[in-house]
Amino acid sequence: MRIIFMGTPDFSVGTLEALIEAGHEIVLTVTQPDKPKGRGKSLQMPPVKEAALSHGLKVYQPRRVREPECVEYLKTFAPDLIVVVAFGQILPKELLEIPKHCCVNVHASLLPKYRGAAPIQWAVINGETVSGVTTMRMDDGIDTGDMIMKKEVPLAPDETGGSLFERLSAAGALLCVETLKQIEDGTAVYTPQDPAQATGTRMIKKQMGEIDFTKSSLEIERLIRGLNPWPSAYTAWEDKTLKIWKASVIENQETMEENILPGEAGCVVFVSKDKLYVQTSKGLLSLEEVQLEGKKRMDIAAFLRGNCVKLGARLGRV
RNA sequence: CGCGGGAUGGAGCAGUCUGGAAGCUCGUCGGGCUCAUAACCCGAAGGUCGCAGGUUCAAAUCCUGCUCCCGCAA
Repeated sequence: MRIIFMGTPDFSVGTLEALIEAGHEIVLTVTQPDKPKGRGKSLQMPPVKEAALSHGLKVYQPRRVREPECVEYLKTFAPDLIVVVAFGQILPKELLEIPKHCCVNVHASLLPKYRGAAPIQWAVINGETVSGVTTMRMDDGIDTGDMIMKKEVPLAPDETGGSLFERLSAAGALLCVETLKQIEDGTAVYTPQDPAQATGTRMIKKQMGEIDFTKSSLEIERLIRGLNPWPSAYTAWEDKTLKIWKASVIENQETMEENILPGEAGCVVFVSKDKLYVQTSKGLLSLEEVQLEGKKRMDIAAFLRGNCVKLGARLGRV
């Protein structure tokens, strides 16, 4: 089929390549404009653009797809289908009506749960045991279209935002190819979403990574996993940012040594040469992999060798 | 030219301002102690101090250029 592909981050690349593999004709790739990124603010192309160029595909980077001239431009390609995967802009109704069949979206959750911007991280943060990907026929709401296919993906106990991202990306690519097959031979079934079950997600902001030790160890540990590798959970130590890459919940306080001093939330209550426990509102949190501002990430034993952390020291901004 | 931190035996750090013997906490190896140990004691190996120039009697340290890593910001 003649397909216009719209997507931006790594998550979309797998689907793009799967479509090419499946023999579809990608007549145009639409992605967000290059943006200044990284140190030095050099202009960097989105992953989808890189992939598209390496496959010799035509790339289009409108500042806003809402603009009429953009819609007109897309029309000239007369696509059978538009496939949208994590594109990052809301498509206007006129654009949704361009393709012969419809616009298909691959969403990284089991709709109607986790509609919106950051379903992957939120699934981890909320401690879901199962998530997945859903393909749907887009309508003018945000992730409200009729569902076509779903694929469940169980979450591992140590699942991180990054690991789930990869697995859902791969699952989404396969599902998308199958979905197109169904659309092509007319066997696709369109199931409306049950609005009563719908939940949305807030966008992830960097500031959300600041650890609040007055929450429970369990919640904090999930936050750390959900925000790994981006934007990462962090706290402060001696006025410097300390990212926490990995931590675990210590539940059985009775099994611990007697030299654990109960402290306020955020206080270091136990330090040995390879362990560091922090008090939370419920239970303790064992920091296992950290990164101090300007330093590489390292396991807690390495961190403790070079930094003298005292019992009772307080983490977080005061 | 967006702002900033960093590169020192295998790991993490100090030392750099105020040039003048390579240090700390660990790890590794050998030995000892112990019923025993990831504990303790004794000893040993292991470093072109990121790279290249320069200043100096003398540079990890001062000057110049470069490479790599990272935090912020977007």
